[in-house]
Formats: sequence, structure tokens, C-alpha cells
Amino acid sequence: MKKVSLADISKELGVSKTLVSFVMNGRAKEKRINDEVAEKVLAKAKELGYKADYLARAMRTGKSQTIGLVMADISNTFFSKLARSIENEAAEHGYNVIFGSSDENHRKSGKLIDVFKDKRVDGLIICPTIGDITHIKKLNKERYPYVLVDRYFNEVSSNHVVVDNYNGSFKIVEDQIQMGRKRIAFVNFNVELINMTERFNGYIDALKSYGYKYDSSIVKNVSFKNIEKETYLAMKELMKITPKIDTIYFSNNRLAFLGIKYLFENNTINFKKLKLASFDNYEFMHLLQVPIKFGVQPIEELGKSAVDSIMKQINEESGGVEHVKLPLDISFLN
Amino acid sequence: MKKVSLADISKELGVSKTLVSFVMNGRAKEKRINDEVAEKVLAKAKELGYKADYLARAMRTGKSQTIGLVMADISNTFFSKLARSIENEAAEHGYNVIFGSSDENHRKSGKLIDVFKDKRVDGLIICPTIGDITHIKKLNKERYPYVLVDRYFNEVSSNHVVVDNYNGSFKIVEDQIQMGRKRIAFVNFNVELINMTERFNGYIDALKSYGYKYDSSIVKNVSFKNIEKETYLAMKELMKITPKIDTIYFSNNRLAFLGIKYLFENNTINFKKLKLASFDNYEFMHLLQVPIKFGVQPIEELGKSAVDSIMKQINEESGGVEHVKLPLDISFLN
DNA sequence: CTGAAAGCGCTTACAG
DNA sequence: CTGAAAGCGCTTACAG
Repeated sequence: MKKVSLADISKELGVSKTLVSFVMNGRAKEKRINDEVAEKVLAKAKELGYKADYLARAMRTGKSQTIGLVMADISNTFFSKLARSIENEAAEHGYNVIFGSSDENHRKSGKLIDVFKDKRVDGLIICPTIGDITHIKKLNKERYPYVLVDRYFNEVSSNHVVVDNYNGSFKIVEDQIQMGRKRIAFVNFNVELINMTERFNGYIDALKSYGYKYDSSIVKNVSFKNIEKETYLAMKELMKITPKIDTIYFSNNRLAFLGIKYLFENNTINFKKLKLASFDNYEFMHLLQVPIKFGVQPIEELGKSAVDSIMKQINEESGGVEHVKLPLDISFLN
Repeated sequence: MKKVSLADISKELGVSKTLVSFVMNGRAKEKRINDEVAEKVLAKAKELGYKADYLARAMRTGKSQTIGLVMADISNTFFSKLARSIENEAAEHGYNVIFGSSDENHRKSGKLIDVFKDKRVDGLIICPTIGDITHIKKLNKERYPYVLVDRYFNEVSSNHVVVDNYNGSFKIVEDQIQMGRKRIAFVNFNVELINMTERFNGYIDALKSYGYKYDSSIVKNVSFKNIEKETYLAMKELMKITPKIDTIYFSNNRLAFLGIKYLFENNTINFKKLKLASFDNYEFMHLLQVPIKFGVQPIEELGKSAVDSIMKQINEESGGVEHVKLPLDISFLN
């Protein structure tokens, strides 16, 4: 079962490779090739089980029909769902996805970007981390098709698709305030990622607009690297001043998981007095015996929009820089 | 910033492309190329920022340095963790991973396999589903490098890396029996996948070896497609005969999640009387206010072994068909 | 030790 | 309407 090439067909039929190539690429009409000839070619191709060699075509055209996906960590539920959505949407366009995880390390993401470019992906979907700004600038300069997802940088222009973190966070805090909470603690990451800072800004502004003062002693920031240890520490400190707070608001589901785990393991907490909220959700929240309010990120839309944006760029239908901001689903607040 | 090719270097240096190619591929010694010449080539390559064109090389050598990963659903926590492990291990070998989800549909997996082969992946890692046996046979015939992971088929020879489902399941049930449980219900998938049937066999044999009779009325099988609805139904039926059972054993974490969700939503359950067990774990289990025993699948090892197996095949160091069976971690039973 | 040349399988500008 | 030929950027068998 040897590979069938264009040459095989052209030889058997006594026509040129050019003609066969045109027919196989559906350009028979455009090139005004005789219908009978075209049909003969198609029939022979089918008979021999011809399939264009992907690598040869990719090499010639420079198109690989593959998208490179750079994310923080595919094993994280948010990203794996995002990856799935991207995979589905890419498939709709006849594209495949090659992926890699950066672990929030810009050296890794830089390397992934380089490798994927080497492999000639037609476009990149990147969930950038701190320090990736250099790589983004480079992509801009090279006019390499890419779109950022979940995060972007104020300092550099980029196509990006994100969630409306500011307003989502604002509404969650507002909801808590409207339910009568007066002291809302906030557990966030200590990083300069725009999605996290926006959630913080939403938190602050919601407080302000209801006349509450921002109290830095009930805001805790933990690092990515030591997330487990530091979240525990943050919770411990918050528990010490527990009469001062009536709500804990987590800026993402991972922090919520760890924070709540801490509370359960040290179960002297009265959940009638201490309420919980989280920016986004996670399956476990549906299992808690304790009420929690949360937003739901439009992950599927996020992935779909990102692919659509990259496709527009690849097909050169893009009308300049594109920013998409999707609303947080806050139906679980009511 | 045009692309630099072998020809550019050879022209500038007045040597042949052959020589440059040999040097760049580290074959200078082997080809006994003059040290000075080799160094000059390397220096010039560095100066010009030369990088071998991936597609041209892949086309010529037939090697793409890419692995195709076909799994059921990347958004599922088990698979996303597996994907991460595979990604890491592949990177160690200088390989990238292109992935796709089959949704337990053999038409989809067949298509993914074809597309990935088209893209000339050097090997496939497949989590096969029912009906994939045809595709496996074809791969065998073509001698295409692949390894099955998590599941395999008794009917066809294959390289595969799986968990010891039988013994893991046996031990979990044994543990329950030793803790005095007498009526252990089992919630499983209604499919012919070997991992699921082995878990069932372990369940039955554990019962038998302790002198208990198998009672089909307390074994429930649900489908992949309607998992949510059917698990709820199964739980409902089990709850009706609740005095007849003192334990519910779920054959995987997804079923456990849904089953426990049902129990919580209908919270008339006395968890002093009804105990819970699951074949594998999920983060939420660490948050339950109710005790549950579970095994832990060696996901990382699973991915690592799968990549190692495929690498051996690619590098033709494979000594025939390879079967790996990894033990379930049952430390959470004690 | 080194080079000229063929070839992988396509696509496409050019010619008629 | 159709074809001969060049070329994408490599690798490698062959020759000297």
C-alpha cells in the first residue's frame, strides 16, 4: 500500500500534474478544465485512494491547518474546558490544535511560541503570563496571526478575547452588599495579570459606590507558586480576625477550593455568619453543604471567539485589531 | 528578516549544502568533516540565525516530532491530567502533542486517527473507545507506532498502558468488607470497555472470595450519553431499597460526583449508615463533609509510560508488543 | 574529507 | 484548455 502521489494519477491518465493538482483543489472550473477530464481525474483519484500529502502541501503553501495553543496549565479545569472549546471550534474550520502549558512561566511560553512557529502553525492562541509582553510585541512586529485569551496587557496592542472581569467582580460584590454584608474579605493572586487586577478593581469600586471603605487588612494576595500554602496562611489570618468579616470573596475557583478546604478542615466556622462568594465556579460548589455565590465564566464562548478571531486573521478577513469582552454569567447570584 | 536556508550558508561560505546539512545535524564527526570547516559553518549559522525548516525536514525524513493524542474528552479532569503528563514527557523528548477528543464515539476517533496520520505524527497515543478495534487492527497492519492508554481490547494485540483495574477494584471492595459492610451497591457504566468491566470483575470476585453472593439488584449501570439523568435514576432506585444496602461503590469519580450530588440534594441520607467508596478520586472528595474511600489512579505514570512506549517504537528500540499495568494507589483506603 | 545532483510531493507562474 | 518546468528547503546515495 504505497502512497499515491499526483504523479501517479497524471501518469496513469496521461495528463499533467498541474491539471491534476488544479482538479484536486477544486479549481477545475476556475481554470476552465474540460469537465470530462476533470471527472476522469476525480474518478482515478478515488480509485487509487489519493490524498494530497500534507507536508508537501504545507511546505509549498506555508499553511499547516494547525493552530498552536499556549496556556498556563492544561490540567487545570478552566483551561482544559477552554482547550476543549477551542478544539471543537477549530475542527469546525478543519483545523487541529497543538498545545503546550507554560505554568505561568514566560520562558516556557516563549519557547512554546517559538516551537509552534517553527512547526508553522497558521496562528497562535495564547493565554499570556507575566513577562510575555516581549513575545507579544515580537508577534506584532512579525505580523504573525495570534489572539490572546483570558488576559492581555494594557501596555501593548493585541487581538484579545477576555471576560469582563471588572463588571463581573463588581456585580458579585454588589450582590453581597445588597444582601446585607458589611465586611467582605477578598482573596486574590498577588500578580499583575490584568484579569486579576480587574477583579480587584471591581471589588474596590463596588465597595466605594456603596459607601464602604477599602480595608487592606481583609484583602489577601497569594502567589501562584505557593498557592496551597499561602492560601492556607491567608485563611488562617482571616480566621483570626473573623468577627471583622462576614463574607469571603475568592477571585477564582482554585482559591475558593483551597480556602473552603481550609475552613472545613478547621471546622469551627459558623456558616450562618460567614458567607462565601467566588468569581467563577467549579463543580464542587454544587456539592457544598454550605451556600456559596459564584459567577460562571463563558468558557465556551471564550474559546469560540478566540478561534473565530484567529480564523479571520488567517483568512485575512480581519479588519484590524479586535477586542472581545464577554460578560460573566451571574445568574447564580440570584 | 527573510528565512535563512542551508543554501544561504553554503553560498556565503563557499561550501556545499551537503556539508552544511551534515554539520547542522551533528554528523560532522561521523562524516569526518574538517573541524575548522565545521566550526565556520556553525558560526555562520549562528550569525545568520539559521534554523532548519521544519516542514522541509519533516517532508524529507518523514518525521514530524509530533505525537497525536486521541482521548475521550480533554475537558474531563482525568484526561486533562493525563494530557498534561503526556505533554510534559513528550517535551522531554523534544516532541509536541496535537490532540483531539472522541467523545467516546469511534467515528470521531477514527477520523482523528486519520487526520493525525495525515499530518504525519510520528506516533499515536490513543484512549480507545468501543468500536475502535477496527482502527487498532488497521494500525497493526500498517505497523504505525501507537500505544493505547487506559483501555485496550482483549480481541486484538496492542501496545498498551493501563491501570490494574481488577485488583484495584478488588481491594476497594475488600476494604469495605473488612470494615464490616455487608451490602455493597455498585454504580458502573453500561459499556464494554475493559477498564469498566475489570472494575466490575474485581467487585464480584471480592464479594465471592468473602462468601458474599452477587446481587444484581444492587448493581446499576448507566450510559455515557445520559450519564447525568441515568445516574440520578440509579441513585433513586438504590435509595428506594436503602435498607438493603450499607455502601455505595462508584466505579469512577464522575459517577461518584453525580451520585453524591443526588444524595446531597435529597438529604435524608444518614451517612452513619450509608458509606461511600469510589474507584478513583476527584478534588471534591477532599471537601466532602462525609467520609469516602477512594483509590488514586497513577495518571502521571500512565502518561509517562505511554510516551516512553511510543518513543521506543519511534526510535525502533521496541522489543515487540509491550503491556504495562500500573497499580492503583489505595493509600486512601487506610 | 567534500560536492553535485536527485528527489520528497506538492503548487503555480509562464507559455502556448 | 493544458503542460513543462521551476522551486519550496531539506537529506542522502553516489562519486571522487
